[in-house]
Amino acid sequence: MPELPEVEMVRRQLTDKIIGKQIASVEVCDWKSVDHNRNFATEVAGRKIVEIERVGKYLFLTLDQNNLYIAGHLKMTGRLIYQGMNDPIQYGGGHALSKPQPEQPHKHTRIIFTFTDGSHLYFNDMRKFGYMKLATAAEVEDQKQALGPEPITDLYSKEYLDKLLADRKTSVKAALLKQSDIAGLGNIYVDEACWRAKIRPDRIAGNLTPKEIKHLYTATRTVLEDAINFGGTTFRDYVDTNGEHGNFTDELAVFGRQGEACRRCEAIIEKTRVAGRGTHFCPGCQV
DNA sequence: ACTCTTGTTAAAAC
DNA sequence: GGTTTTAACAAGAG
Repeated sequence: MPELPEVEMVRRQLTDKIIGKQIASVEVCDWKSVDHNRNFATEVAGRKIVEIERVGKYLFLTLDQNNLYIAGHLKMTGRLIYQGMNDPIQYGGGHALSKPQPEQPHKHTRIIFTFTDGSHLYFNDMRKFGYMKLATAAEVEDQKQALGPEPITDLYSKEYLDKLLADRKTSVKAALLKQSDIAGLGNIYVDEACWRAKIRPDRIAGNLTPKEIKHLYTATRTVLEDAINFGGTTFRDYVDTNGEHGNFTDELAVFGRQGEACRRCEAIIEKTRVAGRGTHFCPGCQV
């Protein structure tokens, strides 16, 4: 599940690999992965990649032609795999969490970008929820505006979180997952942030004390920063543009650790359902 | 065969 | 009428 840290890794790597490169051709293998109302392949062919931005979990690729962008989202199983001209890489090999993948492209490849230098960028997505769509500057701006501040920026403050949670009758988990209020947290990092803040994810948001909100503010920020520094989390599907797994997986305190001992208080981690999502917490030290 | 998995959104319920 | 919850989407794992 790519969340902010994983998408940020992809953004950084793609920036190094494809900025300035010209797209020679595009093969759309599945119409659902692009905007079927526009001719994606025709409009993108011949363009150069000027800039790659990330807001929340969205990627925005600026093309050299005026007013043309690619807005992308990996959703749950989307992957962007880069293959240089002389890269006979065994993608994802050697790690228990990421099965060795066959040569690119394969049966989950939805879009193939071929650059003029002979390198390729593959958009692979098993479940076909993710997409790469054409967008105008106005459409990109609208999408950005629809997202709340990211916890890793200065726009996100303790006061902002305070206002956000005040009088809310929904769970802390649901509140933190709402991208229009806070952009970038997903199922993994919400659970991890709640553990760090010692708050149960099913607590009513409006009932948190000022001290708890302060801790939650710090936790949401640091968990994303730490995850970025570890290269993101590979829990099931995420790999970076080289097909490599993220190293934050070993740092997870609760996500996927149900039945195991809490690293802080030794209680057994539980898994329940909150806000319609699988939710992990420690019954010993989260209140 | 049946349940579970998740990011986002639109519809339904409150 | 603003807020909150649920269903739908897809396809595979167990």
